[in-house]
Amino acid sequence: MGKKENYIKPTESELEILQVLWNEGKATVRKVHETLSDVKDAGYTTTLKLMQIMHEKGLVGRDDSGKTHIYFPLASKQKTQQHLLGRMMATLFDGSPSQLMMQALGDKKPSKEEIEKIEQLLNQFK
Amino acid sequence: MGKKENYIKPTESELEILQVLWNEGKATVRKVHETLSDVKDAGYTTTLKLMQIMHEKGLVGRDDSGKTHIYFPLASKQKTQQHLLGRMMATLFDGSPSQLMMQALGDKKPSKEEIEKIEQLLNQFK
DNA sequence: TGCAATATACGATGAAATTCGTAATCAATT
DNA sequence: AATTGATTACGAATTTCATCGTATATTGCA
Repeated sequence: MGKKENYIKPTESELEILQVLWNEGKATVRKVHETLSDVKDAGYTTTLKLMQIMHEKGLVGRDDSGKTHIYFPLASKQKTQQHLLGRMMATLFDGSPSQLMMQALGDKKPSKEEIEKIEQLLNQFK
Repeated sequence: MGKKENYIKPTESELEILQVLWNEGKATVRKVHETLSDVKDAGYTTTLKLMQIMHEKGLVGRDDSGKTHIYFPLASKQKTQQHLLGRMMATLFDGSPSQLMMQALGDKKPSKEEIEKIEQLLNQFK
């Protein structure tokens, strides 16, 4: 049996859109577009097209009973994080969480809360 | 003054090649290609072309004094890790190292050594 | 009803990434 | 020197992504 690989990897732009949907829960194209327009400079129909493609791919669902379609994420934030980070850890960090952590913390000092949370996390593994 | 952005983001395929070069230090196209062929299925000239492009971009250097060119990484592993992980942490993990760590450790239990290394790392921040 | 505003659908374009076929070059050995 | 084998160079085809213009449809309201 070969590995089943039915995970659909979102592109950069698709990730930006998923961000918004994860935050909002659900949103119209216009809402997504306006939220994104703070940080990105693309036409309305560009965002529309992307979301339509994401719908075809199964990354998002939509309620198109009304005139204005309402989109919501199908790809879960957790699963997406896991896949992308997992892949990066494998290819770029030799599969080693500590190497990953080293770079994640990097030069910037993490907050006291962050440190505590990570320690709690570590304690679960003992 | 705007930010200087002279970082060149390697593509997926380019990262695979950089992996090999980081491991080997330096290597011929054939060596890279054969190492990669375990995990990837592309023709020799494909790898060659990619490495030539990487050379143009400045991602790798090469010694072409002999007939067979010898390539070596110019992009440092550390810097590359930092850039790519930093971007991912910002866009996908709300900039939070602990969220990142949560997924990195995920369901699979890290080894005792890994845990200790991370703890040491944390201690440096206190 | 018909006009204005707002949506979606569709197709086309352009750029970047990936792939590979073929030609040209070089080296070693007969 | 001529053949063989391995290499690089070059160009082109293909795919994927991102972008947007235009057409079409729907809604609300004058």
